[in-house]
Amino acid sequence: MAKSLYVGNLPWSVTPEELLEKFGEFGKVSDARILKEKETGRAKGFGFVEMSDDAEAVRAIDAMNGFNWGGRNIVVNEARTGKS
DNA sequence: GTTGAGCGTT
Repeated sequence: MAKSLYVGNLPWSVTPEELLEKFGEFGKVSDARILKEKETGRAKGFGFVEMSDDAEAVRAIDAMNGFNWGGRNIVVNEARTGKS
C-alpha cells in the first residue's frame, strides 16, 4: 500500500527531486512535492512524499525524521490524509 | 539577496 509522508523544517534550497532521491534510498517513492508560495514561487519550506510501500514509508520516517539536511533538522511524519 | 510553524496540489 501507499502512504503519505509529511516533511517539514526543510531548508529553502531543497527541491522535490532531492526529496524523491533522498527518500528513494529507503524505499519506493511514487511522488514527491514541495509546497511553494503561489504568489512568489518561493518554497514554503515543507512538502509531502508519497511512498508505494507502507513498511518502507515508516522505515524512511524513522530514518529521516530529525535528520540534519542542509544544516536544518528536518521533520518527517505520516501525513494526515492517511486517516481511514 | 528577506522568513521558520506547520499538513498539500492535481
